[in-house]
Amino acid sequence: MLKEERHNYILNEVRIRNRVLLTDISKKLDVSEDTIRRDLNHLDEQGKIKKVHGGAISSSFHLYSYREDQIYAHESKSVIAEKAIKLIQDDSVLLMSGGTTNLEVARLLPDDKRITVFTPSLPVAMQLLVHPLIETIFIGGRLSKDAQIALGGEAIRTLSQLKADLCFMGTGNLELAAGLTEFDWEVVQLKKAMLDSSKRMVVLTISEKINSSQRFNVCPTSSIHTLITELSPTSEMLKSFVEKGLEIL
Amino acid sequence: MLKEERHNYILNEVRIRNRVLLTDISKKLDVSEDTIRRDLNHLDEQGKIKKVHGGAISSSFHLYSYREDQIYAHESKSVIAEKAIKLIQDDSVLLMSGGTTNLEVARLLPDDKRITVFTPSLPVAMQLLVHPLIETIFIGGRLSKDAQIALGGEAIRTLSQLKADLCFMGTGNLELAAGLTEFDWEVVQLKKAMLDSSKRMVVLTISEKINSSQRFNVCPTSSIHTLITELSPTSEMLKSFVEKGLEIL
DNA sequence: TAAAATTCTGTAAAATCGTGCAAATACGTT
DNA sequence: AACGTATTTGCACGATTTTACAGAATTTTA
Repeated sequence: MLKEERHNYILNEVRIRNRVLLTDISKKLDVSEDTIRRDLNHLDEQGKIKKVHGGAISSSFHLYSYREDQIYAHESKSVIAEKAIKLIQDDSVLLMSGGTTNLEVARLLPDDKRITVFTPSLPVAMQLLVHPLIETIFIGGRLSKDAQIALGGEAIRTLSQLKADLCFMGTGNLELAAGLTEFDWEVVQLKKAMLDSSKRMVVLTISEKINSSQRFNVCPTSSIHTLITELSPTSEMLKSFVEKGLEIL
Repeated sequence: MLKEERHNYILNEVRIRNRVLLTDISKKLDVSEDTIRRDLNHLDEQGKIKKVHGGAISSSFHLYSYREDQIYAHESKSVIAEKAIKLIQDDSVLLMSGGTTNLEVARLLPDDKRITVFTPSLPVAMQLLVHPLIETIFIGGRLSKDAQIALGGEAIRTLSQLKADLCFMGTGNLELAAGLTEFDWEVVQLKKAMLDSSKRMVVLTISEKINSSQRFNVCPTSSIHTLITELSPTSEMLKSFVEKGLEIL
């Protein structure tokens, strides 16, 4: 394994998780801890990461900050991402929202898939650029500091010109009766536009976010074609959604 | 086996796998490691790949990456960024291109400045989000893997609706007679549009990039209002630009 | 404060690199 | 065909880089 590969791997991990443990990387990449330590120090000198005792953390931004309870969630998101990726056909047009689950999708996309992806999410776009065959189009607009996505009229106008084959919608709030909801009014507008701009709406969410709702409504449950969670489709929790006619993966 | 065949094979491997090992190619193509080494060095000089110890990786990975010769350059870029930031007035609208110098500007911007910034650069936008009072608007479009900026008609259309107070244009190529030039045709189009969308054009470049030119022309030297380098305005090297009527900082 | 984990420093082995050189090959000219 | 020139390739050898290991020093944790 090349040194630069390790560096890329580490930077990627830091970008996604906002932290890495030295021992974890050492085990994962099967090289000595000394080597990883040298790597981390090297990347720190370049200002790419911040070396701390026992590992490293992101040096710049803190949206996807680390919390104990999110470590477990990350595993689930990988499972969801794997399922989602299977839906993508070659030469199709994909629309991806923001959020950590979609970021995981972007990270895990195979390098030999040739697709076009539209996204208003800065981290997702950044991640997509890594893949050689993927054409990435950023949906511009005023950037939200919190979500690191483009919002507002400009973004919605761009979306109105588009009809994607597939839309991967990451969300924190899905409930049977209320449907898809959001806290932020502007995000609601954007997500509505995304819904209108795609033939098939796929919602990606971890099970713990199901059955919670926010104050503004994006769309009813019936507007969603497919729901992907880390659970098995036969899970008790998802029963009511199956009855509503949703495809569960 | 022809040299060109090897080169094509290597480029393809890098494109698909994002990396190659020198020993692997040597064995696979049944030529000596020295020959492959020469091939890799050659392709690196052309900027097609990035040669590293033990093999090579995709060059697009490493736009904003560390190189021996860029360590010194980074100091200069900080100096340039500091000078540029002094030009920014509160409540003004700024347009920033991509490149490492602008990234440095974005990094060093004071947190108490309240401005609006338009940019087509992913890394610059990412960095701007860190500052609480800065409103960032991303100029969307098809993303270039190399430069990590939005290009194409969509980006240019957005720019046409805009008139910024100030434009910070990072460049690698400035020459007295040829003016501002670029290697990539699409980048030229974008930079032309940026020029048209701003009242004052400020070019940021380190002195070592002055007096080099590429094949396509963005604008003549006379279209540039201000030039910022790490050198003193009285420097011998900049004399001819002063005579052309440029403000030097 | 003591134990555990992590870091730092030096070292040695292995892998990789750069350079000079000579043989082989291709190319153009007479 | 014969010749001179340029390019390409493989090999040798010293220099450099990378890596793992060991032991002392430091930081963290309980």
